[in-house]
Amino acid sequence: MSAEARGEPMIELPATSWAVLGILSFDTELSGYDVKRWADQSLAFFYWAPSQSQIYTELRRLERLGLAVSRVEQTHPTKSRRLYGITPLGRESMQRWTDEVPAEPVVLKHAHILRLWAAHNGDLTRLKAALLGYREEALESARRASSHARGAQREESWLFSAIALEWSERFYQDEAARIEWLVRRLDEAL
Amino acid sequence: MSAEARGEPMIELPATSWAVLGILSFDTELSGYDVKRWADQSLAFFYWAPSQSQIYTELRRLERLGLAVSRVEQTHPTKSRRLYGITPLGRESMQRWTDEVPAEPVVLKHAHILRLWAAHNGDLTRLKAALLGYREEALESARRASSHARGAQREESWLFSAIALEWSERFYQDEAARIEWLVRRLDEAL
DNA sequence: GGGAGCATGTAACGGGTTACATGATTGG
DNA sequence: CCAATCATGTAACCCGTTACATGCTCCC
Repeated sequence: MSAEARGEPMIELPATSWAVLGILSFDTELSGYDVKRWADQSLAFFYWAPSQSQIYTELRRLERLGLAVSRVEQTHPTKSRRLYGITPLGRESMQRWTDEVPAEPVVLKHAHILRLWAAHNGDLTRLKAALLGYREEALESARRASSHARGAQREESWLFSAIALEWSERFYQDEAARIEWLVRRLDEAL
Repeated sequence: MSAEARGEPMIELPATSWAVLGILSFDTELSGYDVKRWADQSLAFFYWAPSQSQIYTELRRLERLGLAVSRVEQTHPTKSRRLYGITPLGRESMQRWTDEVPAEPVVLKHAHILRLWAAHNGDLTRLKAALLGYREEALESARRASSHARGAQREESWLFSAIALEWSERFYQDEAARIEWLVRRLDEAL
């Protein structure tokens, strides 16, 4: 009988904690520093670019709740690092979270569209230049997502991670295409 | 000579304050309650769904800084409301913000893709059902954005607001299309 | 009479950031 | 030797949310 069926209460945590635990669920033991790097190369494309200090805070919380354990590895006579791994409870909770907890609302904060929306207060030429700059950034993100997706494809256990990155590649390509549409739309409106 | 050319320092505020001031920059005097409604029908699609309490806080701050002024309107013998309007300083600052302050990074927190990314911990059938539900929500958002865009097109001064809403319509349509792609991709991967 | 909408506000909380601080190792 | 990278942590801050509180008017 599953924990859900047994009616056990769900551990309540913000989605970002689950995101960090999710990184640990890919089986390898990781230091806080490692987690930050993984997050920047996957999570950041579709969810979150966590700050370094936040990661260490989350890891300590996960350990306090028994969802992760840590041990200290002596990398050098004078230097060590703390490695975190997921526990069985952590794995079970992670599964329950993905299955049972309805997805939080999608958050989009698009500072460029915000400026467009208020464009009657400003200079259209500058706005268009900024939009085209953003288009380049988006294309660059698409390329980076694509390259990380190819990397993830090599490991079987990273299948869904790879698909999420493929989704991200498409997201940023679509984002660039919408900017192109937008610039044309602005030209035709004036 | 412009304030920028005069080298005057830019008033520093979080983007959300400018968003609220932006609502006031469409010329009409608005109550906090009104601002909330406008925000839900435009800002919310591409930037922010502010909480009611936050709006009142922002309005008081904008007035304290001289970017907005308020007056009390007696709507009934026993009832009144406070109407806020933008000041010349507010208008000038708004323009400087749109022109001079580089756009903040775009924030995307996609809880559905987060769950997909960690899907090796859970039940694919449930995930797909949730994705299809989200697809419906996205299409509904697209329809709402479209309808608000048509509304905005009627007023000449809302041109950019209307274009931002057209962008939003496309964003949510693309979002739905990406979900369709994603579900096919998941089927083919298994 | 009662519920929906109008209208405003306070208090507690917490999530997450920036800035600061420290120090070791590695490679050019 | 110096810069980049590895590695971890604390403290201050604030943005924004939720929850709570209040009371009116309009309409069925």
